Amino acid sequence: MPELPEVETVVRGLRPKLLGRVIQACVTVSPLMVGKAASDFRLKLGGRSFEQIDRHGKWIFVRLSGDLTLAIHLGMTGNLRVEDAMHGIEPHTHLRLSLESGRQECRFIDPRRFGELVLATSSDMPTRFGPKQLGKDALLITLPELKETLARTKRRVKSVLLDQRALAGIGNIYADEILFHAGIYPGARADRLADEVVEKLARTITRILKRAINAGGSTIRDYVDSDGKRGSYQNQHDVYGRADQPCRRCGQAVELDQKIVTGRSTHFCSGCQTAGGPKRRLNRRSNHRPNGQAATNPRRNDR
DNA sequence: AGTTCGACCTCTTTGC
DNA sequence: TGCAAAGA
DNA sequence: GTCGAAC
Repeated sequence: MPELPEVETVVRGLRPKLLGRVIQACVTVSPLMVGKAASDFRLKLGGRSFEQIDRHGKWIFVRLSGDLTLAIHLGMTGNLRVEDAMHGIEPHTHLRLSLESGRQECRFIDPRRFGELVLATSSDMPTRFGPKQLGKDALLITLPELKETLARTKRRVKSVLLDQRALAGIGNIYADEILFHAGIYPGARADRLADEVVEKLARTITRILKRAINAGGSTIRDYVDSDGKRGSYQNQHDVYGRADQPCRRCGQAVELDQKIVTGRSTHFCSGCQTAGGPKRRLNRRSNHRPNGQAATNPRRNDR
């Protein structure tokens, strides 16, 4: 599940491998993946050079010479690599771009095919990736902008964090981790968060995402960067994937809930996270059970 | 306006 | 062990 | 992970 930190890690790995180099040809492109645009890929990619590689939210924008951008979304299982052309081709390789010498190629692999490959000219960009479709990048959004976005919706704060049109880059893992560190109950109404709580949230978004980038992202299952390396931020997760384990801050069992935001599993600590935001520096681990038996949590009702 | 649910895919894990 | 269903 | 239809 590549989210902003994983995508940023991929982009940083790709830059030194691709910038300045030339695409010899588009060797393979799967119509399963791009439909009728397959002919565009075959015809338009060859001969162009890599000028710039950017990221906005979970999207990667590969800027090529001659006003063409290859936009890539990794979906759930998408994966980009630059490897030796002799290297065996894995199943589900949907795009192969041979690089100048022909010794290496850039490959896009995506078993579930939830990813996206899009070719766009600068005039296509605003309609496909404009502010209407993609919110500010989560690492660049300002406090006033975040306040504004949260204030004008009655939605649950977690669903706003997940909304790529509100703010781009956060997915299920980082939404849960961020809300834990900000001390906010995921089901809290966005427009009811006090100013100081929103300020704390803004700082937390930045802090957690940066920490995760420094760790090379989180590898829960499949994710690997462009060098095939796994991330390590999963070792620093406090709630995601820690259901029933004691909260590292208060000792109470981390909860897993499917109702707060439907379709997404939500991990949180009801001892540390409230609809009103952080309580204060808590009585540390007061409820902690060192022997592992989970503290019972009084199931809280949303309000 | 906001939430729920199923769909889109394939591989892996789970459960009887 | 094996296969279907659930999960990611 | 993301979309759109239905409630």
